Amino acid sequence: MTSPQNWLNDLNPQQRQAVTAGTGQILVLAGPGSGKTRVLTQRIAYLVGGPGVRPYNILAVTFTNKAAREMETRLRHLLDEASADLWLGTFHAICARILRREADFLPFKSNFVIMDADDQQALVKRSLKELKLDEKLYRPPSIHAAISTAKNHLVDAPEMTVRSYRDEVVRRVYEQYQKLLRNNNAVDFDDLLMVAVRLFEENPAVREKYARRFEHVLVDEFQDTNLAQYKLLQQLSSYHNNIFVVGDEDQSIYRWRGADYMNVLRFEEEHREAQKILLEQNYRSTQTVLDAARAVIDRNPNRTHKRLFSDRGRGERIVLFEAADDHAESAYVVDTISKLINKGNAKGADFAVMYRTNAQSRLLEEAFLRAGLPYRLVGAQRFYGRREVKDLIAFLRLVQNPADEISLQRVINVPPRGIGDKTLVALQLKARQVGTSPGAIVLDLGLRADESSFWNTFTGRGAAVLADFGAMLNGWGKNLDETPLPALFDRILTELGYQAYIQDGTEEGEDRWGNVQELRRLAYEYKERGLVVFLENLALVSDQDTLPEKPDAPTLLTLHAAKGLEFGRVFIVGLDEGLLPHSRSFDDVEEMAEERRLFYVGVTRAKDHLYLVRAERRSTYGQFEVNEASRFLEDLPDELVQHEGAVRPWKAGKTSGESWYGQKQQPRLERWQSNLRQGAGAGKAESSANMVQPRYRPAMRVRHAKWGEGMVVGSKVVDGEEEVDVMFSGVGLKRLLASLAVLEILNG
DNA sequence: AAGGCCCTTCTTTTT
DNA sequence: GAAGGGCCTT
Repeated sequence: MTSPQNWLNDLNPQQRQAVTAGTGQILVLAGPGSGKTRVLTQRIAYLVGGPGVRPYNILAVTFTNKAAREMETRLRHLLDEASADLWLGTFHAICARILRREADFLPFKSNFVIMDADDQQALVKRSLKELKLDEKLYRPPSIHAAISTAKNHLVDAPEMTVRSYRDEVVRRVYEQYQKLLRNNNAVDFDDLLMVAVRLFEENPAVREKYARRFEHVLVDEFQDTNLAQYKLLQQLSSYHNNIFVVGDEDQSIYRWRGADYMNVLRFEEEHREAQKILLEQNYRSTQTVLDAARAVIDRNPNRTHKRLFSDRGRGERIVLFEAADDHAESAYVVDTISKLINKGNAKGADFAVMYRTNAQSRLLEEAFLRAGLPYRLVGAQRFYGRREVKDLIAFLRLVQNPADEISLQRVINVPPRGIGDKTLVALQLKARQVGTSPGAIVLDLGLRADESSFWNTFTGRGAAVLADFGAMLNGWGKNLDETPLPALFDRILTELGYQAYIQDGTEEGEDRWGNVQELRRLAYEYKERGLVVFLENLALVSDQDTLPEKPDAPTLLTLHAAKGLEFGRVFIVGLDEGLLPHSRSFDDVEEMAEERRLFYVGVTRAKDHLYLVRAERRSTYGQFEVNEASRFLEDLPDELVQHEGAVRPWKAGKTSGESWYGQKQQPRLERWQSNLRQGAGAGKAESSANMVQPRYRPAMRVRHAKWGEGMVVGSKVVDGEEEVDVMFSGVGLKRLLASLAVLEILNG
């Protein structure tokens, strides 16, 4: 172990103060690049090496697997094998661990599975179906979001406040959704946190067991905690009251997931005697980058002002490039990168390209491919989202937990074995009737074939095919504890004939088989730890954690994924109103403040050189739209910015309060809307005199030959064609092309 | 039962 | 511009 004294000397006074702070509550507000992770890990090393705290009595919580891994690596250097006893992990992983240990107190078994985002969606759909609610009216993503929000706020279905019929629907779906989860011996992401908090609330003895153990609790990215997480930390530190939290309000970007940076203020409020330490020295960026970042973030309220400084000097000015359209935007990025690489001024790994939405990566990828330049894409390509990967995970999940209906439904007919809708419905119905899971019926059929009491439930070949499937499943589940995971994996592949099914001679088939092998490699890494741990990690590891191994290539990633990283040269693309800030944030000041923080996070990733890029026009779903420059660009001090290839002289002749086109600025929202209006008709319609005028107006009554009478609810011209939305009584909403449909206008 | 075609919808961000 | 769902055909 390195002697503490040695590395303490390498810390600045504030860092040292944080690392060596005494017991009690400590709040470290750490600006970007201020050595936050270093402080956190060295604090742990200090606690062990100085006051002699046993690693066993320390809990360190992070938000992402990436952060947990990084801390783990650093700690291994500082503490060697002593670090093994330490509890270090993401909130979700730590909760899963607690719930498995304490399953006796809980309404599910310790081999529960964790439902991922897709599963959760499927469960919501199923709940809606069982309650006979219309998916069109109650969009599953939106219902799920409401349920998730409730859980993040520790609100159960019965405790929900119901102010509208919709609230009532959400409450009922929530109830059904929970029932399904429990029937499936499953939890979702949000349950992991909420159930843990409830467990501790209802069983003080259990809480105390953990609280006594954890003499010191340390938390990373504290600004991103939601209520459940805040509460959990309170509970876990309730015995020794030593809690050390590190965070930065300015980098809180997960509001939509329930995160509340006000927890930082709340922490101060609840712990008046807490020590507060500010880390303001930045070791990452040039002063130019920091000044720009500050100009952007200082416009947000409710924050501790920090004065970030760097001794790296002013550095290069920020480049602002305005492209004519989104293709030109991507081309500019790739051209600039390849020029710098070819000149020998930089290497691929120095670069990152950041964007607001995953959809923006497509054009960039195409541009990189065209230029023959390798790149690394974080997330989005979704290894774990691939069909073959999900299939095999579903089989493994079924082996662990035959009650998992979502997985059963997914693979019961994979590869096709003649089980269709009819058989499936009969199976589910029977399961409900006898109060068991469909999986249990399949297993019973597999075990006893025509001796099974379920044999006669199914017509035709149904029972036999299900029995075959059940027999396979039985075989896989036998002697599970003695079967090494890779062996189980191979057995499943063989008995399914999965390779032949996947490798169909096409290139895509090869690709898919490659993914299967990749998953097998991963399973091999878990051969010591076993199936349960493997599946848990699959559920809790995101695509964001899978960075393709392509050394020395530029990285493409969302601004969210960029948090915690740094790059020599950073491109932020899509700096347009509507994209960054995203249009969804226009009518909510808190959302808008978060967009600003997101931009701030992006800016502060840059060590040496920042490129801000936007496009006058871009195609957001198929159609071109004209966008205005992001409002955030206007906050950048002119002297920090150098314009390149502008479409028009940006901010030219700008005097205060006026924009570059020399008019008094309209309020933002109006500008956005008028943009939309102009954008929609721009191009063919605006320039030509014979612009198509809608014939139908809302509230008109019309008659259709097939659907009878209805009322026009909307009409718009798309590509010179009028599209009319008509609500027909008894039929519902229909969209018709005015030029084709025979619509009789009954009144105008 | 399965596969193909057309239509719709959508996009924020993720443990 | 993609992906999923519904509806059609075989």
